[in-house]
Formats: sequence, C-alpha cells, structure tokens
Amino acid sequence: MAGQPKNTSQYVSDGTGEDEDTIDFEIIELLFFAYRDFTSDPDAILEKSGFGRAHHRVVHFVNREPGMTVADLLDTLKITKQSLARVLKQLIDSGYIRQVTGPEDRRQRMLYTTEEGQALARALAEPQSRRIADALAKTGPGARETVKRFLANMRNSSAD
Amino acid sequence: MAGQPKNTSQYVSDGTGEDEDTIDFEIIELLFFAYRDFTSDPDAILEKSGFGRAHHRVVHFVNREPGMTVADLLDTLKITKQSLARVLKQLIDSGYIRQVTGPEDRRQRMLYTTEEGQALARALAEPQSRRIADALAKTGPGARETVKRFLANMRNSSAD
DNA sequence: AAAAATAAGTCAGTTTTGTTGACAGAATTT
DNA sequence: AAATTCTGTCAACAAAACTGACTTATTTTT
Repeated sequence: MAGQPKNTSQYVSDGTGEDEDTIDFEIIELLFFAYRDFTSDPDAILEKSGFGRAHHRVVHFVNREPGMTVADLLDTLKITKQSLARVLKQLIDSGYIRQVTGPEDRRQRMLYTTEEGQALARALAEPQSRRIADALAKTGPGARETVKRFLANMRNSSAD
Repeated sequence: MAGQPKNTSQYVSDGTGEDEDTIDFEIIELLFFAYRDFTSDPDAILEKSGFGRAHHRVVHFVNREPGMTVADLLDTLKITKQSLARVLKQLIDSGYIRQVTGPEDRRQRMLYTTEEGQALARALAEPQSRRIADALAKTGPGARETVKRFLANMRNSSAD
C-alpha cells in the first residue's frame, strides 16, 4: 500500500486541459521503432570500416552536398565543432573526405567525398534504401508522396 | 591533380548492378531531419529533471506497458542489461518508476510508473504529439493511416 | 590601416550512453 | 540435485556528445 507518492510533480496539470488520451503515443512509438531498425541497417558495414554512426552521417551529407563547408555541416548535424572535429579528422586521414580551401573565402574549407567516400556512402545507404522501398511498396500506391510530405512537415521550420 | 586515390575500395561494384540513382537518398535524409527535430522536442523538460534521452525512453515504455519486465524492456530498447541498469536505477531512486516482484515468476521484476512517472511521460510526449498532429494536418486527410502503415513496415519483422 | 568579426582548428576535461566480461543470489525448470 | 533463467552488480572501456578557452588565418568593418 506504501510507495505511491502523492502527486507533487511539477508536470501535472499544466493548465492546458490536455488529457492523457489526447497524446499520440502510437505514432511516437512507431517512429521510435522505425528509426531504431532503420539506423541499425548499416552497422555491419560500419563495423568493417571501423567507423560509427557519427562517421556515417558526415560521409552521407558531404556526399549529398559536395563542397559544403564545415559550418554548413555543423548546422546540418546540430553538434558542436569539437564533436565534429574528431570524426571528420578520421575520415580525412583515412582518405574518405578531402578538403579544399574556399575559392572566394579562403577561411572556409569545402568538403568533398573521395571516390572511396562516395562508395562508402552508397554502400551505407543501400540497405536503408531497400528497407524504405519495401516499406513503401507494402504501404500501397501514393504512399511515397504522403510519407515525403509528412516527414518534411515534421522538420523544424527553417527559422531554427 | 593529386589526392584522388585510385578506386580500390571494398565497397565499389558489389555485382548487383545497383546504380547510385537507384538509392533513395531523399527519404533517408527526410527521416534523419524528422527524427532529429522530433527527438529534440523534450530536451528542455529533460534538462529540468536532470535526465537524458535514455531515461525518456525507459519512462515512455514502462508507462505505455505497465507491468513489463526488465527483460521485456531490454528487448524493446535493444541495449544491454548494464546500460539499462544505470538509467533504471536512477529512475527508481528518484521515484518515477517502481518495481513489483512477479506474481507468478518471483524472479521477475514488473515495472510500473509512479504518478510522477506518468506525469513525466505525458509531459515529454506532449510536444512530440503536437508536432505529429501539426505535420499530419498539413499533410492532408488520410495521411495518418498511410504514415502509420509505412512506419510499421519500416520495422524489422518480429523474427529479430 | 587598424580593429573587429568570422571560419576553422585545437587542447583539455567532462558527461551520457552505450559496450564486454565476470560473477552472485534467488527462483524456476529439468 | 543439477541446470537454467532473471535480475543485479562490479569493473573496465569506448563512442559520441558536451563546455570552455585559445590560436591562426582571413575577411569585414570602422
């Protein structure tokens, strides 16, 4: 009978009249499981390279937007410069990414994948792409457009 | 002219004839951004509690499935017992989760959120739920069913 | 031209969240 | 009685994030 503390929480009754049942636990959970399994796809390949998921994200975005600067990448990943530095250095030292001094602003470092970097990005994306294709096929016609719009709408408005 | 290594990568030409253009970089990226912003929603609340995202996941699932065992939770989160232990202990010590010896198998510990735990789970889910509702509304009628099916299909088949 | 601001890199230390491996106690199953 | 299972814990380690401070090179502003 003991052990049930009285309700003194700072979270209860925020005055919005929001009820437990109004909360969309279902899609919250579906997103968690979908993303959990989606991100585990490339793990086998990453282990072979000795890289982790942080390296994956860097190679992916540099491959997708060749010539992006370090600042661009920081803004995309929403991590700190020091966090990025370690991972980026390893990718440069291993020959997957190379840097070119900005032609207009020489303080900038434009980032490019090498051919190995492109191959790695493709290899990592391949199982994820297959998972998406299978899921869309099972979901039915028109799913692709709806899913694209939904995911885009889930993103913060550009004014972050 | 130098610095372009020859193509000796283990990732090139896997014999499937898969072309770069067949890879769905677009949805891969939309998923990344959607999840990045979705998971950042509860950060302000977590900081107040002194908890992290790992605590969030534990409170969420215990709240959603009251009476689940430690083994159930490990299977859901796909982390190790030792990783869970630290986070779970903190939640128990802080009074957000409590354990009850299994009525049939007394080795088991059934997990329940306290009232504070329920309030925390709701508070954390609330901004995420609102984001989902807004995104679905913008996407159009019928989006909810399509998105649900897609996300469910993205998950590994139960035979993990 | 000098001063201020910006882009990138680095040094040092810390935190969160995950990992392995080994072992122990209690309870259940064989 | 022996083996297995569920949970918890100790210890060490690793990945990936963080803060804060500082440097260098370059560009922009005054």
